[in-house]
Amino acid sequence: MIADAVGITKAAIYHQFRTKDNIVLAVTEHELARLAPALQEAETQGDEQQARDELLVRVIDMAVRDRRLVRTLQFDPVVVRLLAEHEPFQRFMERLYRVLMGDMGEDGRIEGAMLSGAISTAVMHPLVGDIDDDTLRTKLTDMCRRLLGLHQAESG
Amino acid sequence: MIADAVGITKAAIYHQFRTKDNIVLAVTEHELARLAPALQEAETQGDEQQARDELLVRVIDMAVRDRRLVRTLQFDPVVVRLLAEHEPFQRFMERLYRVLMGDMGEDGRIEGAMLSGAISTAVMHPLVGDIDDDTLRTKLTDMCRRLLGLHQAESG
Amino acid sequence: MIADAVGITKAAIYHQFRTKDNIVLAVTEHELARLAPALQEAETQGDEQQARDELLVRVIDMAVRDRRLVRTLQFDPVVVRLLAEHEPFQRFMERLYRVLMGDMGEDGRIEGAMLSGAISTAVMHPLVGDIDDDTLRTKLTDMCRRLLGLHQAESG
Amino acid sequence: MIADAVGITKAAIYHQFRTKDNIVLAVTEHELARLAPALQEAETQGDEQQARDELLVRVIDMAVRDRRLVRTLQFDPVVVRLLAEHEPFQRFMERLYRVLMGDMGEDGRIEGAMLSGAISTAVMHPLVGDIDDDTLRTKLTDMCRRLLGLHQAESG
DNA sequence: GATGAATGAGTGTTCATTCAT
DNA sequence: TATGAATGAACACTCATTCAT
Repeated sequence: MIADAVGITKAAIYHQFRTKDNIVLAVTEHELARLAPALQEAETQGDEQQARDELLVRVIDMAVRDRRLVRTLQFDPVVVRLLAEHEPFQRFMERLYRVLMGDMGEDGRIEGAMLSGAISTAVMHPLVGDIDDDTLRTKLTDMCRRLLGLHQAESG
Repeated sequence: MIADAVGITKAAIYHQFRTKDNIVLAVTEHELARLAPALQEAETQGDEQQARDELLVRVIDMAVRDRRLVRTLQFDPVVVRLLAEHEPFQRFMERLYRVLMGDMGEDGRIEGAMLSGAISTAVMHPLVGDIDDDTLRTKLTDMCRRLLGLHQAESG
Repeated sequence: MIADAVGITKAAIYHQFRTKDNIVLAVTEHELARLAPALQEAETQGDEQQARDELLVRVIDMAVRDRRLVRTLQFDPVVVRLLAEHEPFQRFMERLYRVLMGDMGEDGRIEGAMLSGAISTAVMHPLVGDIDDDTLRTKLTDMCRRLLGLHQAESG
Repeated sequence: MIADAVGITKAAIYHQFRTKDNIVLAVTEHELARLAPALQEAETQGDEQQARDELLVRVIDMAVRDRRLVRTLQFDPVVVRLLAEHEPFQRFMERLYRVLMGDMGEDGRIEGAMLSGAISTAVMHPLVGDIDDDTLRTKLTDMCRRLLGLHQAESG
């Protein structure tokens, strides 16, 4: 499917990536890299509230922009299993959750799962397909702030 | 896999259900039927707050109890696509969302998607696998109430 | 290739055998079963010389009759590796060698390898392809007897 | 695999050898060339017994030293088929067999095949992998002499 | 003389589905 | 009602080979 979609042969893909897993990991890493600076800043900053909110905005922005990618990353069972076993990815997600959730102890895992589930399901839901990006982004940000107790922050 | 799990031949299943899609739809309908009474009551009742909360509790209860089913229904891409194209299922979900969200207009779809995504992702998340049902149920209910603005309700 | 040769679909083969390995093992077991009675008799018998010789004759007979099978079993690298890791097969071959070699200690392994190599290479060699079965059988038996020091035996 | 082992690109190899077959033939010819002088000497010499034995020793020596090469040449089905169709190789092998077997007529082909099969199978057999070169060489030489009726010869 | 990118044809395997019995 | 056998289409992956640079 990937080969057909890209319009080249399967073998050509296997010339670039040794495994299908490698393709998935490469794409994932490439995407997460875009989130890394904001995460690092949020981790090192004192004024937590605002850094968390900025990170949240960026996460939502990415999810809305690349709806299809999010769908695959969060919903393709093969991909999900692969990422679940890929340590670097897991470490990154834990860092992300810890900042977003404000270090809530072990229950943070539940909240983290809910948050990412809420966002990714929303952007890929068929009923949401025709909603424009701005509306979706605004709505999502509002809801997530509510979920995280980030009421006071103002978005740009 | 289905045939093996049930202890019957594949061909026997195809005798009952003409398609794999039919199996999925049958199971889904059977599950949703358990939610139907609570939904109907909530729709016809005046005291909305409490009815919404009761429905929410019931939804979460079902999701926690049948984690595996939820995973399949929400995460198998084939199943997801199938249900997205099955009108009766979509109508039911819209009714459900409308009640839970309190008739929020077209944005209700976003919130509905977020809510169901949050719940289903949480119950199936690998990091959440070892949390016991009661803790999970409580936590989920709290979070969802926050999301829905149902702060004052008390669960039975 | 197998499917094409048999004239059915690949999937039909996979309905009968869960793995390609299973096909190989099934064929191998079926062939070796034909050797089992002679081997058992030779193991339990007192007059070793004659029993060994009878077993040898039978082995050669099988190799000559099923030249193509022998080629695959001894020369297809995948098959060779598979059988090398299949304990029952290894046990059977060790029993076979022990009887044929007359329990020669650890050097028996070398002689065993040489014997089976000599037989299987001879029957499948391109230069030997057009030699008729009887001539080949006689010649092979003579040579193997020489190799094993079974000079006195007379073949039927 | 070849390219990796040599530390060069596949394309570079295809620049030197137009086909994989050409590589195989080149390697084979290069190896057999090492046997050519001894063969020629044996062919032209009067004292056949000793020349035959010396040739045998040389063949065994080569087989033991380059076990891996022998394995490939005799056991890779593609290579086997290729060599079987390559006239120069066949002519060389026939010359070799004729000397070793002492010009036994057309049956010499059978013995030749047996001999080469015995040697090559022995050196590459998994059970023989851990036997040291000297022991293996001695044992093999003994057995082959027996097979060829070269009892009286002494090796250098 | 060497390289990276690409390809066609295959291989082992799974899956949803059909059909004769 | 149920079964065993079969199938087409896909998928992850390999291999010998080609070609523009």
